[in-house]
Amino acid sequence: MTDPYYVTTPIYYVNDVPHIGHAYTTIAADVLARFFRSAGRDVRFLTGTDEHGVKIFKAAAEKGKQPRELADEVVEHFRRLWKELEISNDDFIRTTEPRHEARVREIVRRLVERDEIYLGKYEGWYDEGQEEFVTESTARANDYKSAISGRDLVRYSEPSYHFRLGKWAPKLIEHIENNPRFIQPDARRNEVLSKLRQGVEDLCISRQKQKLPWGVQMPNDPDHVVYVWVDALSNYITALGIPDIGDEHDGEHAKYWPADVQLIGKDILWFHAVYWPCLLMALDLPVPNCVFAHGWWTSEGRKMSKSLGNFISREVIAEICGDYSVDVFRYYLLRTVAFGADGDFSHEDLRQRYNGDLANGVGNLLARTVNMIVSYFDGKVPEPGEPGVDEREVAGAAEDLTSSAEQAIELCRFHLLLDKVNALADATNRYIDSTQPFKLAKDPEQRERLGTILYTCAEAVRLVLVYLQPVMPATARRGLEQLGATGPDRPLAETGAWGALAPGTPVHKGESLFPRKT
RNA sequence: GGCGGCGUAGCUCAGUCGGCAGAGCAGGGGACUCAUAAGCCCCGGGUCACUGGUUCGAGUCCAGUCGCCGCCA
Repeated sequence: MTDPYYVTTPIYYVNDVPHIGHAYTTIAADVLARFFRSAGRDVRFLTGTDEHGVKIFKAAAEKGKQPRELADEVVEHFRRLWKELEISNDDFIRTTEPRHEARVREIVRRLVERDEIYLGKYEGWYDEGQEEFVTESTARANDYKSAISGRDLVRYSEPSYHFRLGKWAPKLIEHIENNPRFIQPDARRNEVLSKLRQGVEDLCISRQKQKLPWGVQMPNDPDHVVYVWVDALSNYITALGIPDIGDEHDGEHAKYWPADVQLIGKDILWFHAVYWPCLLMALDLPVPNCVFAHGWWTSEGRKMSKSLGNFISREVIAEICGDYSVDVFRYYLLRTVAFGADGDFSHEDLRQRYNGDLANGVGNLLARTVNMIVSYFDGKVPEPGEPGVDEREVAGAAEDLTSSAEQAIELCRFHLLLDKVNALADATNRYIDSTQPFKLAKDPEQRERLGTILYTCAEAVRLVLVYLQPVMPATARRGLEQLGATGPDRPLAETGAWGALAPGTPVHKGESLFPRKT
């Protein structure tokens, strides 16, 4: 009935503990999910964890644990962080879950059946000390020696299954050319296209079980285990109950596929922009509408590193959220840098952003508006008269926001939306200074005019808060409560339009939304 | 080495079809007071990296140079 909307984050590898990069992707996805929910779309938002692989197996062994045990522990760090950051995911998939593993086997089975997979030979570099495969580019970068032990890498060859990636490449190129939105931003799209045009080889999708003991066994060959690509990438559909395998999840959420947008970091673009769509084409499934690769964060001007002490871990995020709030952290990440570009996180920049945009801008506007309505209209939103020229600038800023918000979000232009939100708050602050309601209040003859002005202010702040809501859910709600504008959930088509605030609505002063930081 | 992108005010960046260089922040000054000493108003000659070209006119188009970055080899 309603229009489905499906957004995904990558599944995060449990070898790593969560940091700002994970938080960034997931917050962005959450904002998309919240926005489109409020717009009345039927939203599904998926995140999860990638739990197979040699690294996990070894890390667990070192700690004397079973891989699954280790994963169970690490996954909690992610779950807890998502909870702390107000992430509203509808599902959380782990690659070690039966619903996923069984579907991975089915996917492989289908690929074999369609002759999309054949037994070939894997050749590559292997680090014997680390018991890890090393890609050609990494090997070259390290002069064909182990990055850890310095020992020579060994040339390794073993039978393995290959996916006919090359066969699908021309079709993919065509698709990318015809669908500019498929890979975003454009610079990334160009990179993928030019690399594709240089030609691609088939993709090795299995490893021998003895080398990769922790993974999904190939259904057609007990000596082989599914390598990361098919295992991890397929989570986006297995979580929806695709394909059918005869369990209770079959087709459960199949209506959400294809995904509207799949958010990823730029480091995993190639896999998502090439391997994944080709696998889908081979399975005769539609490819996602958009794969959006965002940038990376540096911290205090330098690459994040634990030794430099600028690493933004889950603990540091918790500190920042404690100093400000979760919502402010979310706001900062999305406001400071255009989604897709790299950004730098700095405490000083955060403080300035906070004071400038939020405390002095939105927060102060709400405070002065509510205060005047309380003082001059007994705390009830006044009836507006006919708007005049003074109202034009505010109305224009509001129109600009309401008319472009959905498209900005659709294209993941979070900073643009926030920019327009701030522009409306700024226009309204200027409006108060130019119309001087606090002076008109002294003149009983100006009662109607005063009402128009304060209604205009209240309505403008309300819109500011409504459009801030997907990014700052809890804070926006507190602000809306002060305006008496909470009520039962109504679609954005109503709440997001000028005039939804009913005259007579009681307002009340509350705590500062954003107390100024010194 | 190949392909692509970028280089604009102290900082971060906008500049669509070529038509008198912009915003935010920071900094300086001012008038006010509803408000979180917040808000508002005023103050920006910056070789638009460099060189050459096309054009009546180039930040914008073309060629080259330098620097930075990305992808690939």
